[in-house]
Amino acid sequence: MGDDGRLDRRAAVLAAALELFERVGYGNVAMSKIAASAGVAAGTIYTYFRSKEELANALYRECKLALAGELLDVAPDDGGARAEFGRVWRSLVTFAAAQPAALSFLENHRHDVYLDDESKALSAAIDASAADFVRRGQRSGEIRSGPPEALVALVFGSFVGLLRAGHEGRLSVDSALLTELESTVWGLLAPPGRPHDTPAGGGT
Amino acid sequence: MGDDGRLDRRAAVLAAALELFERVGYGNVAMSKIAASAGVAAGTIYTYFRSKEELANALYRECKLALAGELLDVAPDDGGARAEFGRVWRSLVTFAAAQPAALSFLENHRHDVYLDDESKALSAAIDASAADFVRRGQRSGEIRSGPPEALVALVFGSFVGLLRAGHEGRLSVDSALLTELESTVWGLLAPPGRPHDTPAGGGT
DNA sequence: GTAGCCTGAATGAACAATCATTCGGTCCGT
DNA sequence: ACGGACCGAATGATTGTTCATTCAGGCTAC
Repeated sequence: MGDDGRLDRRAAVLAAALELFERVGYGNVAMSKIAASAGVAAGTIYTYFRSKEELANALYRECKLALAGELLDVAPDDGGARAEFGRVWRSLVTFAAAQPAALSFLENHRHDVYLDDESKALSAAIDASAADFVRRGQRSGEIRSGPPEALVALVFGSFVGLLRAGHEGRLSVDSALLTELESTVWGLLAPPGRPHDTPAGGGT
Repeated sequence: MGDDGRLDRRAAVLAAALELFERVGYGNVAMSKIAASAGVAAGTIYTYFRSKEELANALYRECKLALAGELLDVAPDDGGARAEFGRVWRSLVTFAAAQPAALSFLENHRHDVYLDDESKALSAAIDASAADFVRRGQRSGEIRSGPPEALVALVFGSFVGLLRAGHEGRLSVDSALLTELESTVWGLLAPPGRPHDTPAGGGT
């Protein structure tokens, strides 16, 4: 039986590392456990990654890029900030359903210990584009005033808060609930003092 | 002076553990580092804590109780949900300014690895009382409908998101900014479709 | 076709460093 | 002079990483 699978050993290691890092955190995971979970020998990991630190950085960037890729699928500018926010939120919900471990790894852990400059730069670039979305909306009057980074933190923070509540069993979180809450969270961005309603774009 | 020096060695260990756990995480902190940072010998820690795990649990509960104590200072029911939310939010801001490490330790790390049943029960009790606040507001029509735990997660998540943004240097977060954003976050709880304004209590 | 070589991925025992924890001994308040 | 707080070197387990070795399969020479 011809076994396909040339260099997806690297992918197996990354997948095992994601599962373990997400569950118990970088510092509590031994390389030998990652190797065992990936079905390879301990030394094999070092064929693909120079060190545990580099493995963690590769994983971090892979997850960040996957999330960023999902978000960049939204058409840049179309029907205004309200509609664009709707698409962004839907992307988040989709990603949370498709790759929950990646999101939880990114948002439920502190990465300072191992993050290198390249990873930090990637993270900063993504944050900057999120802040830019808010700035555009502010210029057109569709988004309230205030530090764009603060508004981004509010919105993304509430999304992560929902996921964490689901993760810790405090709340049953599914795509339906998240979709329902979209307009509630939009209230964080909408200019105050006037009612805001459903997004422009209809259903699929 | 009287009997100081007795059990504030325990406090010194807890303080050192908080600082280190918060900065790099449980798994990346050696007991010897905690001891050195607290100014005691390695073995001394075991006079006060049976193990590293128990030390972490004691610290976790201390932080949770400090936060809960701050929040319980708000008078239970006075001028309605809007005013009570204002006091809760102010408590959060106060606590974040007074004990930033405690809040960061609680909210920026995954504690599953070491949390025991008592710690989990304490956490659940605090969450339940937060959900109850929302339920009361829903009954009186001052808070929008929806799963109370979800609304709590949205509000607390956005608060934590702000702190994290400040912590990671994406944003300069001070008490003034947090206070400014109070009414924005209240928008997550206020019933939709009508404008909501400033809290009852005046002041500066 | 096939024997023989060659490359480099894969292995897992071995290694030094570090870990959490222990314990015999010192010190001090009473 | 007694008991417990305190120390810090000792202990054995575990850590991240290395390296001599194995082995599969593609290449060349004939």
